Amino acid sequence: MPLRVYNTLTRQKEEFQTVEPGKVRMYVCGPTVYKPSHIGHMVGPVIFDTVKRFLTYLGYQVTWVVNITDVDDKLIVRARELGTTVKELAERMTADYLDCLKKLNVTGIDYMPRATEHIPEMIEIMRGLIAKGHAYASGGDVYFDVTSDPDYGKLCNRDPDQLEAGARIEVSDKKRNPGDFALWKASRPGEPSWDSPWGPGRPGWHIECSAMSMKLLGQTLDIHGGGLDLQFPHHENELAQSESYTGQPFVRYWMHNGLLKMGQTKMAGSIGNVVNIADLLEKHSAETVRLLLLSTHYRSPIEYSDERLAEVGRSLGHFYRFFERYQRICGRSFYELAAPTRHAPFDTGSPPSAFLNEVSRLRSTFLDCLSDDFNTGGAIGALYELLTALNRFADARQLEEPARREDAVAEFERGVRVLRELSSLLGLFHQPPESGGGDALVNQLMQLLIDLRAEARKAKNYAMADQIRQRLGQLGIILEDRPGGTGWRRG
RNA sequence: GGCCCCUUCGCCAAGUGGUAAGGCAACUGAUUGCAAAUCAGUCAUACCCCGGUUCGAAUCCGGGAGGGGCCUCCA
Repeated sequence: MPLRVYNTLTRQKEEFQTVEPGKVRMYVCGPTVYKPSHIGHMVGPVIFDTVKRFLTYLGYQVTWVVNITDVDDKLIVRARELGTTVKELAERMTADYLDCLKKLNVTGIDYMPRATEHIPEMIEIMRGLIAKGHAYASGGDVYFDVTSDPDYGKLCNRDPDQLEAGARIEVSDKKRNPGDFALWKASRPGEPSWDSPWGPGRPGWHIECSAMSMKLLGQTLDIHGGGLDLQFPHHENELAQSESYTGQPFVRYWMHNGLLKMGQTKMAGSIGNVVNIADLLEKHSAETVRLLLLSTHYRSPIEYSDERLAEVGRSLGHFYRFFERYQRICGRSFYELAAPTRHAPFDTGSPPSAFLNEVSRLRSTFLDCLSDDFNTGGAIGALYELLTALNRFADARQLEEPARREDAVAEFERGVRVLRELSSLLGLFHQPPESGGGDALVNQLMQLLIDLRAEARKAKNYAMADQIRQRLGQLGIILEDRPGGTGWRRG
């Protein structure tokens, strides 16, 4: 099934065609680093990380850029509040952001350019825009003239004349039109500033993305992503200034992810209803968060709640228990299995077994879902079905019994490798969950209790055996009696 | 006021013209000394409402109701 991507510009799914065959240039708007990251900041990175994984799997060479906005009004205000410099604050919050990305297994970002390191490139673009009559200097500022671009508003269906009617636009007598936006802002005393042909100042919000994407990826991007809330004005303005400057199409596919909601309204720093990643990860694993973000289609909003996270955590438990089962059956850790990095047809063997046919079918379903505008929710459904099929096979062929057949184990192994392959595309299960077992002493003590209980059961002293299990239960430990002996886990 | 989008089982959620995936919860059975885990089965005659198009619609069109996003910084 060919890959299809929903394009905000055309409001429909389109077959994916890159500018240069085999290569994908992807740019996603990153954070303004003035506060610790909240979960909303992770929606885009997790989604586009998955997009990159899948594109790479399909054979594309993907270059992914996420910018860091390290100069801005909010940074200036916040640094002043904290009695520190913009630079120091930006560095600290960038480190926090990177840490969050790492925890959520977002590994695919190739470049993270800083706005402050690309001032000359921005100045170059502004010069060009002024020369072409698309921008003008005014009182130390530089503005983009929206009336100079007949296409202005095409991304969001905005008419510049109607913008005039909106009373919320900042009125400034430096602007020619109310919809004009600042490319460059003259700096006030005490603010970070850079020299420019128009005097000391700092960049406006939108120009950095044009400058950095152009520098690192060229004039036409294959994918430009970001939150739905960035469509206007940010992406509209980026689009206008970039195309006015280069005369080339700026982006082939605009992809916008839905926003995370707290109750009925979106989570946002400006509203103040944010949940920091650091706080969140004390209650729920990073993998739970990642799965939550991927379980809904990326264009839909996701409602954040503790209950929802707990629910996702419970469903993850099925996978974790299966991985332990796999370890028991095959004597190998699931996490150490190598996942194929490129797509290849699945060989069901000959004659194909019913089991491997089922595995193959589910693999196709999974891949078809991702090919249809990165439908991770549908793909995850197939992943659960695959899990059930694997457990069913292990049950039916009694793979945990000593008398099992080795050819059945080999067949099972092939099915498990598909689970490894597919879950890797979602960035799941790259390492064992944090709170699996215990330290060496705990393991020894648990073995002692399990042995004592086994003796009690052997002597048919079920009252004692059940008491041991029940009291462990009160400590949050669940015992599982299996064919090969008793195992335990934290509930 | 303008521009987008959404509404599917108790909850989450996939599905974009061919007769409703999956997860959580619940219930029943197999298994177990009893549990846990796993498996099996049950769980939406039905997709916000009303019209229309069609042999056929959750899926397309029109209208209505409810909810959300953007038009100001926001991932």
